[in-house]
Amino acid sequence: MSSIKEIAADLGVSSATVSNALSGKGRVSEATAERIRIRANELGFHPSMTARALKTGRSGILGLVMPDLTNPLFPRLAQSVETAATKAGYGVLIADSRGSVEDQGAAIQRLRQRGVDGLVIVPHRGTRPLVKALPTAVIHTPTDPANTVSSDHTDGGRKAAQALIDLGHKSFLLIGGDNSSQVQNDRIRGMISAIKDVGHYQVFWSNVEFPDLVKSADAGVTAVLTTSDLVALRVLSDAHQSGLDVPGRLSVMGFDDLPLGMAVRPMLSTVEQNVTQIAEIAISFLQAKIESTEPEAEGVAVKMKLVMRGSTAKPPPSQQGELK
Amino acid sequence: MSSIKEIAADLGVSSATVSNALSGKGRVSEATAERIRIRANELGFHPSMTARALKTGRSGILGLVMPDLTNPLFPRLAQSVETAATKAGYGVLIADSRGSVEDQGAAIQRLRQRGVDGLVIVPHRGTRPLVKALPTAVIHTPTDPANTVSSDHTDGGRKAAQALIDLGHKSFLLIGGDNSSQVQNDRIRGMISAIKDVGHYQVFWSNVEFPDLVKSADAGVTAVLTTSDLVALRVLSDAHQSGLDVPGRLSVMGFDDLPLGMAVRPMLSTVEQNVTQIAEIAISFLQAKIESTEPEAEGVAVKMKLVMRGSTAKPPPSQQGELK
DNA sequence: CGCCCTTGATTTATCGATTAATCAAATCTG
DNA sequence: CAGATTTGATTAATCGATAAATCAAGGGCG
Repeated sequence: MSSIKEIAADLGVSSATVSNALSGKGRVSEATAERIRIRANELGFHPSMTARALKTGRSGILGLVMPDLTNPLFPRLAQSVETAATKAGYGVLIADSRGSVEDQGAAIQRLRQRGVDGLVIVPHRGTRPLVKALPTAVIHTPTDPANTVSSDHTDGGRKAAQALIDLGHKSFLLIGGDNSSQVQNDRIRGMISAIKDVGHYQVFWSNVEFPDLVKSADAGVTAVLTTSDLVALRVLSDAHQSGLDVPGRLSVMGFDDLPLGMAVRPMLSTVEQNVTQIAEIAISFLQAKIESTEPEAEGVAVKMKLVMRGSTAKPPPSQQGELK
Repeated sequence: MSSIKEIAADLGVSSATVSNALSGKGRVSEATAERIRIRANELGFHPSMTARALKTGRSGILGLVMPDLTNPLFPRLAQSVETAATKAGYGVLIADSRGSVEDQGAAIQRLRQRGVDGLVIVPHRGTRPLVKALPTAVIHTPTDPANTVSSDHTDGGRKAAQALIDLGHKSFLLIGGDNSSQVQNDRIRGMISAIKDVGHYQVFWSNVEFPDLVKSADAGVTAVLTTSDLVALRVLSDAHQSGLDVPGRLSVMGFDDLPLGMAVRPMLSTVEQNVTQIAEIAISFLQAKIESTEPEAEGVAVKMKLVMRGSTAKPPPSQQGELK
């Protein structure tokens, strides 16, 4: 690896001049600056991040902490965060907290010891990781006071429900994946807010009890709203096995737009998160925090987008307008 | 942050002694070593990785390069790599190559500039990224000469096929997801090797043409083998829509054991990769390369494991033994 | 013409840890 | 007991870049 010294020696100038020329700081004549730039190029010179980090106290690295890297959203978030970070000149170090709360603390600790300049955290269910003296962007849900930026899950739930209401549905089954998840609770809350005045609904949590679709359908339910594509897939399967046509007899709505939604038939209608935008906001927030101390607006809620595909349709004529 | 100097000053010794005491190198009396350790603990001291990196030339960081972070296997691989790396004392920096070959080079370049000590690469389809002067572990497939460690995809394909042969199936439909993928080609090859002497098969690639299941079933096919759970899900859906019972009329086998396999009904039989083991081998390989120059055995093939669930069963009696 | 200011570049200290070289005191040896 | 060795610790250099302080030379001005 070539160093700043090497260039300096080659050109008979001091290393400080090289540093100045390359960084644009200090005073260097355009002529020598150009000579230095050319030589640096020839040598394929790249400054040692390590040396710079030691001197400036900035590593140029951000940490990404997720409760569980196998979270279905992780791939997209990691990709978006990495892309946004790269654009901003940062690298991304990952840390898995293996699902446990203690490990979340350990993961943060590890990243901190590696000298990251900031943290992007998707908090572990029900925890509020406090990280002192380190810029941190929390991606969770607007109802979490610690939230920095996230999708507006409540609004997403409302949109999903409204879309089906607009199609003419009046009786709904809402199925959450995990009742301990604040995100999923917000989604359900959003759905309810849209339905409560115009229709009937019942809530199930699949980690507690999975509903009997036939019974529900017999009771008049024409649409199933879920908090995850994975749950929606299960609903689709159960419906098929029970002989309930989707979307003919039952409309099914997913959440998160996972790849499986395009593989299943009918393709899943779902609600998509703008992960790219969330990542960009998180990174620029961190960047502001790192580079100045100027306060930043907190609690950005990014709108979610409805993706209508084949699993939702108008309710069957026989059921239209029928309640309970 | 407390430094080695601070401890030294506190205890009236030199910083070199502190360094020696903490690292166990050099000569330090047990008495002072203990005093130093205690004080270090009190101060919550952690050596600056950056300073150490600058002096030793080792960053303690590995880079993880994947062609596309949205690859369904990425979450598990990232998690396993992170876990194994952490155990070995390394951090993991991620780099997405956004699906393009040029970006793969750029991603590697970025990591190198950040001073990573080694690279774990899942190569972009059809490329052989050459990384000079940097320990690199390639995770691909045993038929790739550049492969360091990976699942034995051919053997996995063979196992999947054999399981169905053992159940009594004789006529197969093999569906790959992408014919440009060497991994998927190996899986198909493995399936064929098991089938060719005892049964009949036909190959389709879903990026080219998705087969008509009814036509196949009419022609005697009783089992569908795929190279991915995503493709298997599509098959399951098509079968349902065509009124072909799974597994009664048609057995369906997936690959990779994605989360969706447990959500769909019937649950997907599939072939599981031992990602944990692959990651551990990759990391220990890198560690050996980094810490010594001693050559290491290359091309480890990790066996895959069959996971039989509800989507596979004996062929229907009417079809047993029937060919074509 | 002498003084001040600007310009272009150099010196030097520093970030925090590691490590080779060195040194003083204690211990061993024949 | 003198000389050699061991032990425990210190000095000092270094990794590569940055940045404050310094300095020499040239230009402008009254």
